[in-house]
Amino acid sequence: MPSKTRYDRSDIRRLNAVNVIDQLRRNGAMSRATIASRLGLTRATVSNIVSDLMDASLVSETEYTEGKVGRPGLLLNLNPDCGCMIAVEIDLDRVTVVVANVGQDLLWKDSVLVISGATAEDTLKSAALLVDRAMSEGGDRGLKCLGIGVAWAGLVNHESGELVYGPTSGWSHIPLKSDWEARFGVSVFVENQANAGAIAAQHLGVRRGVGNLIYLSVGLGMAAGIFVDGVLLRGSQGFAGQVGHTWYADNGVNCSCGHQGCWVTEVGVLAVHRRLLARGVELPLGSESNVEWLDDVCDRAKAGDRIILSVLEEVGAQLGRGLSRLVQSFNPSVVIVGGRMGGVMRLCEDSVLSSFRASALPYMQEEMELLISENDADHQMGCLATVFDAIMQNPLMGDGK
Amino acid sequence: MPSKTRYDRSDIRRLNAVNVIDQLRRNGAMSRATIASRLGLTRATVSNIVSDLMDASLVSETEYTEGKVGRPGLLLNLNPDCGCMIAVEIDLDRVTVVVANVGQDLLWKDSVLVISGATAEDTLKSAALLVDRAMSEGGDRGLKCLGIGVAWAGLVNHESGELVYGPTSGWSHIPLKSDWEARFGVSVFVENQANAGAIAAQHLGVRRGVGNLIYLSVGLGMAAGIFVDGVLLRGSQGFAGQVGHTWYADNGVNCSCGHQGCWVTEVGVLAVHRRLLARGVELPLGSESNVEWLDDVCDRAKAGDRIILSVLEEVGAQLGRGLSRLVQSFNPSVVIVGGRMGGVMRLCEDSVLSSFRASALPYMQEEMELLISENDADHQMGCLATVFDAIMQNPLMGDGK
DNA sequence: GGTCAATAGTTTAATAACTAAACAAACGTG
DNA sequence: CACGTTTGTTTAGTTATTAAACTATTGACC
Repeated sequence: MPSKTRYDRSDIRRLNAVNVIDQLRRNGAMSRATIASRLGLTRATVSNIVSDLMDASLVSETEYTEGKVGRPGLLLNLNPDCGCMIAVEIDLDRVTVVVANVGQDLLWKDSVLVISGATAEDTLKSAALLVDRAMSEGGDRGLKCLGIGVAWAGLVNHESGELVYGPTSGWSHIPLKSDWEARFGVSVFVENQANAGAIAAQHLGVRRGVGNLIYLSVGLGMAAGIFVDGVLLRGSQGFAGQVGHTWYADNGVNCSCGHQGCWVTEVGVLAVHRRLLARGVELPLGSESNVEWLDDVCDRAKAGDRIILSVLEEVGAQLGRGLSRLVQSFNPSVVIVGGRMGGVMRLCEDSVLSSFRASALPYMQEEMELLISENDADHQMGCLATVFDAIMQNPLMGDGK
Repeated sequence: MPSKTRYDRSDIRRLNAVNVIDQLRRNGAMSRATIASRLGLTRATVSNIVSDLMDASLVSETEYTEGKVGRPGLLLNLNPDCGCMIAVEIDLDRVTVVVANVGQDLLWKDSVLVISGATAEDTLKSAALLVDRAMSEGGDRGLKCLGIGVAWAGLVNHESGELVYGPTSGWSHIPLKSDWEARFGVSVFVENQANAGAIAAQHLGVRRGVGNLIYLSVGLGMAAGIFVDGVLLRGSQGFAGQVGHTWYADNGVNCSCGHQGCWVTEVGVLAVHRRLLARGVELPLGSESNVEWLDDVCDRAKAGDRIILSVLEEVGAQLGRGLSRLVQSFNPSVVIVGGRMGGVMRLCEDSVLSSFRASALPYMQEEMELLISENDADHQMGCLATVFDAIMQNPLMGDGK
């Protein structure tokens, strides 16, 4: 098995430190002894590592005696206030910025709408203004900014931190990471929107820690974030998971990517829009370029609008059938459907599920769960987790490379 | 990033030993100094590790002075004759067994045809007889058998070593690993057929060492073996890559898996068979259950048979379009089409390529290669590599767990 | 109240595997 | 023939681990 990395003593120390932090993040407060037994290390080793982590003020401790036999112990905790992190979600119709401390407590949040057809320059300019305010919000609380995480819709090169191409927005080659690192003076981590959702689900969601997980982000655009054995799948250029613009339907409608009958044109927000119009449902003017109307449609469906519900069921069936292809390729144990369409897809969950069940091989379904997430903040939480990960990859070395 | 493993001193030693062996396998003979600089270790460390590997007789050395300045060096080599390995490919219509030494030199090979509809029991019985002969062939050469690798078509559980379900053969829950380990007294590694092909391509093929690679095995059945960042993708149950039985065509024909319009029914051997019949091409009686006729068809196409060529082009176009879905999901740098259909697909390579080019996002294609392999022995070589890998995972500990 | 078991953290000595640096050997070059 | 180059070995020093002993505190039980 090709393991390209070089291993030496300091690597072991670093990996063990990362493992300790990971334990604390997953399980909350723990004693040194518990961590030691979980990781198969001696108590002495954990003590050693922890003392370094406390020097770096990443970890704090409190004494406890309650509910325990024997000597009072010292519970360890990640120090939530050793800094703050900023998440920026650049969606196709709005930009959202969030500030949180290392303990993932939300400190501030704001967003601006982006008008349809806005240039990348204009969009990034208003995003940067929001980030400016976010930085000072963090500073006001005495928290140093440790990094900025960006979730972006499209083909993102995580290494170089640029948007290579947005199949829906049409933008190409926007070098965000280098620009913003120069401007804000902190590390910037750019991630695909769906990847960010997957990271949130894997690190913080109800099924956290699951190694093989697919997060399908469905909105105006559509992509999947995929975890394989606990590692995010990127592929050779970092574009893995672009399942929205894969061929799906014969004689399909034209898609913004230039092809016809893409999966996203059959199950994305625009597919709902198109089918509603075809059924004679009235929608606001200019609604084909935003998703504001979706909330209204959602409410009407909840109120029992038969036409809307049947449209949703049609779309849900297409979603379920397409999901079976993903599942048979990746054999995950959890699939989560999220993004703007998460809320409406909840209304036709049965249709998604039954269509999926009918299309996939039975053995593949036995140990698999299909969930639909209504949580709007998935992508932003994923960005925070990205920054956190990057910092914690080198906990003893400073700012995470 | 969750790294579940526990790391300690002996892990470093083991990982470094694995890296040394990996270097030797990839690059052939090397000096200690070269290995050291490639791996970023000191010459002293490499010497230390190598001396252990030589004690275990896994590595041998020879002096060399030619073409070099300075002191004569000692070239290191994997010792090809420290044992032998057996590969067994259980295809839908025949069983092939191969014996090779650790240096991957072919020592012996034989195969038996399996009649259509044979039970798993009968098939395995004749396979076991071949393995018996293979064991004695290795023994005659003074080589201890280090392990048996099996490539099997269907949903294979690599851990337990059983065939959970064969969508094409219809077999289910066949516990091969435990049976054969008891019978033959050596480790048995069971792998999906496509995975074996992918392992062969990644370890031994023309693009060896490529981290993100897809090997699509097309024959009577169809599946993909997928490497992600140098690691074989298995998924939560080990069934990843079952792309053959994913929904592909509206109003498609019935498939052995119970669904309709699977990808394999449009591009597999049976798809060619069906389309040839529809065009009035004569085929031998009973040919729908074997692939013997394919060689003849291939020859006639090479001779310029227009009807056959146009059928192949139709099938190739379906192959190319489906491949674009795979590529956008995984973003690999190399895609290899292999298996029994490899040979015929070579004859319509242009059609596969142009259909693929037209369906995939341009940015995904830029740094990607699409190759078609005619090599019939891919799967068997992959089995050998599996055994080799397993042995070399614990080079200093004996027989690889 | 005394003893004991359980739990948690620290200290100590031993050990494994690394690095840095010096050393030794052999060869080609000018 | 001196010198630089390359390769492998030896030596001393460093680091992070383990094993085992030690300290400390509490609840349970007699």
